[in-house]
Amino acid sequence: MIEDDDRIRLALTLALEDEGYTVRAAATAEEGLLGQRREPADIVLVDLMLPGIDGFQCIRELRRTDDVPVVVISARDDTHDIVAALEAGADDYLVKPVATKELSARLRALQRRARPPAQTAQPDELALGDLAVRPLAGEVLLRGEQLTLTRTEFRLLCELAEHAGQVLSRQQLLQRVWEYDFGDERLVDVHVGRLRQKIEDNPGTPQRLVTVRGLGYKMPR
Amino acid sequence: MIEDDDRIRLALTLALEDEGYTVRAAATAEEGLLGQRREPADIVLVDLMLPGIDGFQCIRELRRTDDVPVVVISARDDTHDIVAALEAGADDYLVKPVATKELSARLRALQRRARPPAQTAQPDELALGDLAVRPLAGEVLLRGEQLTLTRTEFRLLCELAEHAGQVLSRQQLLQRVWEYDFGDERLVDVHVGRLRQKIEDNPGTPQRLVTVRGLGYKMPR
DNA sequence: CGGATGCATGACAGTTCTGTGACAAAGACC
DNA sequence: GGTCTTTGTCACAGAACTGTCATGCATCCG
Repeated sequence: MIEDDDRIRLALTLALEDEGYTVRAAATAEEGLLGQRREPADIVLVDLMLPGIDGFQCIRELRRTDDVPVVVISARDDTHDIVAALEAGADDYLVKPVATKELSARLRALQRRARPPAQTAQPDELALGDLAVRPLAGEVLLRGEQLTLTRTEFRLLCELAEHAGQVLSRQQLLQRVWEYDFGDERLVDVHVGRLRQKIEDNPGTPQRLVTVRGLGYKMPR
Repeated sequence: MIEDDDRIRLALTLALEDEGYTVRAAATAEEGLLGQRREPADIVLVDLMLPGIDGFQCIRELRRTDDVPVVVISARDDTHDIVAALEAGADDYLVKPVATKELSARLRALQRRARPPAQTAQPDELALGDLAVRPLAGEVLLRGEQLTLTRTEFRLLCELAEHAGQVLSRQQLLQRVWEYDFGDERLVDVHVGRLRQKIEDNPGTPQRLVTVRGLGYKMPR
C-alpha cells in the first residue's frame, strides 16, 4: 500500500489485516516502488495524491515492469481522474472513504482474474497401486484391465480414491455419494461389499478398500 | 449488455457504440445467457434487478462455463449488493448513473486484464481410430468413406468426439447439442441409437459410441 | 465367558435404466 | 401442392441396479 496520510494508512492496514491480508505499507511512491521491486506483492494499493512522484506516475512506473494488479484509492471522485488512473494502468479505482468489505471483495475479484488459470480441474486419473480411477472417463482399470462398475459403486470408489489415506465415515459417504442427509448406514456396507467383489483379488481379506472398525472405510495410499 | 429498462439500454448502447464498441443488448437474463452461449461477447454488462433470473444468478450462471469479464451496472449502491455481486463472480461494479467515459475506461482496464481468449480453436479433424470427424468441413469419414449424417447426429457426434475419452451425461449433451436446459433425456438415447446405426459396424454391440450406464455416453479414445 | 456391538454377505422384490420400433409434426425440396 | 427427411414423443420389454432384511461371524467389553 502506498499512502501518505498516516491515519488512513494505519486504518486501511488494520482493516485489511483483519480480512486476512498481509500488508506492507509505504508513505511515498519512491519507497513503495522500491519495496515492490525488492519483494513483489500480489496487489498494489495506491493513493493518487502523493508527495514527490504522484500516483499516476507511480502506476506507470509499476506497469513498466510489473503486471501486478493495481487499485487506486483516492479522495478525488472526478471522472477525469478515474479515467486517467485507469488509462495509466490501474485495474480499479475506489473513492475514499472506502468500505472495507467492498475493498476486500474487489481485491478478491482482482486476484481471481490475475491468478494463472485456476487449478480446480481434478486430475484425469487417480492411481492407487495397480488400480487406476478415471473420474472423467468413467472408467476404472485394475492392472490395466477395465472393470464394469455400477454408478453407485463408481461414485463410491471415486470418493474413497479421492481421499485415499483418509478414513471416511459412513455418514460422510452417504452425504457425498448418495446425497442423503440421513439414512441407513448399512447401505454403505452393502455397496462396499459389492465394490470389493470387483476390485479386490481376495474379497475376504480386503487390501485396497479396508474397514476401519468403528470409524468407516478407507483406501490405503 | 443485459438491462431491462428500455431507455437505459438504449442510452448505454448508443454511448458505448460512440466509444467504438459493438453492443448486443438483451432485456432479460435468459435472453442474454442464450446469446452469450451462441456467440460469446468479450465483456458482459449486467443489471442487477432483472425480471425472471436476477443479476446475481445470471452472473453465477455465466461463471459456470465462461471466463468472460462481467461488469455490473446497478442503481443500488449498497455495499452489501456490491460485495455480493463481486463474490458471485463479477469483475467490476458501477453505480448508476454511470459516466460513459469512466465505463469505457473500466472496460478497457478489464480487457487488458482478461486472459487471452482461450485456445478453443478446434483442429480441422478429430480422429478416432478409423473414424474421422471434421467439424468445420461438416464431414464424417468412416474408413475413408463419407457418411451422411443429419444435423443433429453430426452435432452430437462432434460433441462426443471433441471430448473423446470423457463421459458426457445426457444433461450435458442436451445442453450442448440441443441447447435445452431441461428436457427429456430419452431424446438423447434415440439420437444415439440413430447415430450408431450409421457409425457402428455392429450397432448391437457398440464399439465407437459406448454407453456408460448411469453416467451417459462416451467415445473411447 | 456371556452379551453386545459392528461388520459381511446372500437373497429378493421393486425400481430404474436403456434400446428400439412406431408415429405424428415440422421442415426441406422440387 | 406433394413427397421425402428429419425430429421429438411415447410405450414397452428386458436388463441392470438398488435398498432392505435376515443371518452369521468377528471383535470388543465388563
